[in-house]
Amino acid sequence: MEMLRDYFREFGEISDANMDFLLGHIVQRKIPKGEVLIRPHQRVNSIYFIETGFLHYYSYNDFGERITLKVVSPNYCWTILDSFVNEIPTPDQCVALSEVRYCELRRTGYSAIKAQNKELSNFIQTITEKLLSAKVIEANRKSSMSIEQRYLDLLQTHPDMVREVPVQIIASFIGTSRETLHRIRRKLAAA
Amino acid sequence: MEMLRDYFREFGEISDANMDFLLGHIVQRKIPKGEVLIRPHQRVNSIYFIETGFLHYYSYNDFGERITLKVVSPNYCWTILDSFVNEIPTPDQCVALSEVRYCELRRTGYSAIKAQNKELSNFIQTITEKLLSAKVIEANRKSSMSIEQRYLDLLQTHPDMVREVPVQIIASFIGTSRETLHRIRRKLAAA
DNA sequence: AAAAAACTGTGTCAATTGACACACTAACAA
DNA sequence: TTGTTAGTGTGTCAATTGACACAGTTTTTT
Repeated sequence: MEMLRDYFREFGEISDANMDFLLGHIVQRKIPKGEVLIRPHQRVNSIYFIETGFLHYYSYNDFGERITLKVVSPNYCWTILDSFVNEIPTPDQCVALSEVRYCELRRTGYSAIKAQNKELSNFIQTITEKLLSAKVIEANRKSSMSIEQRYLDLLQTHPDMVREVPVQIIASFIGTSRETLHRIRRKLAAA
Repeated sequence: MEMLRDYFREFGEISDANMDFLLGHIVQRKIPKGEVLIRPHQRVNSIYFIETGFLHYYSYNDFGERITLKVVSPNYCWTILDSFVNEIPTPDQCVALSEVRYCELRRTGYSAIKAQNKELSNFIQTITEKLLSAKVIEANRKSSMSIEQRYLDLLQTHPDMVREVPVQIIASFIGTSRETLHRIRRKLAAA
């Protein structure tokens, strides 16, 4: 749970009592490789924080192609917010690409934390605001980078992911085919 | 200001007094076509709500190409959150593509609203959460659509934008060149 | 009213990409 | 251990794309 505590600390200071209250609503779990965390048409009732391993979050487009929406890596907080907040089913799915250790905060816990006191509700507001900001920056960066740049960026920021996750999935994640990603790799290896 | 009032109502109910308090911190403005709303390396101190007209929000990538990050259309709330929240300069810029009428909420007003009472701070939390959710959905949709699908989607959801905004900018927004967008248009016209 | 600037439409050509095919290797289950 | 499945690397070819060039139109400025 120390990893999650540090993750929270990055967003600001809160009292020890509040931090304990917060962490008190969270449980640690572990799932094996290949296990489905979210199946299609299911409602997502938790927020997840990944400690080790990788999750594959994907959906299918109108042509039936599988689209990787995110490869969730350690030290990252993830959920399908639309499903979580509005309590509606999601068409997407999420599978463990390796054994995954994670922390889970259920909806009831999330509500309790927000309602507990002012410091905690402000803390949640701060986190939500920062996540929104980060998401916008990420989307903008993605827009302005070529496929090759996105791959180089992944190599720098998540070398472990590039090593452990199948090329097909990495390729789909950065928005291209596995063959094109091979060409990029070959080119980079030659240089 | 009625348009903004309706926009807020979509996010939930608040008391008349709180709605008045909220709107009391907002001023209406108008800028002519071509006017720069945000210049590069400036700090963004407001949240904007567009009533009429279009804004062009863009940056430059490593190759010096201008990348359209967003064409902001009416009934939309926009800012550069990273700059607004963290009070840091933004490298991006924003220009009016036509005469634009908008509402402006400055940082001081935003803070005052969040601090006023529980209903308002919860209201802001709800809005932030929904915007985050919407942003994630938008990014995921974009990932799973082809250029042509994105154009068809724009035609459906923002026909006015497609009519009034230069093709170059629309093309850049959906992630292609103006020539390719022409080809798509020609193909669609033929069908 | 004339000149300049911005925007649009289109053709050509080289470069990039995706789709397919196939051989090879690694991981996993019976 | 062996068969099966999943994943990787590479070559070919057709289709798509971006870059460039240029003519025509609209908008803005002087």
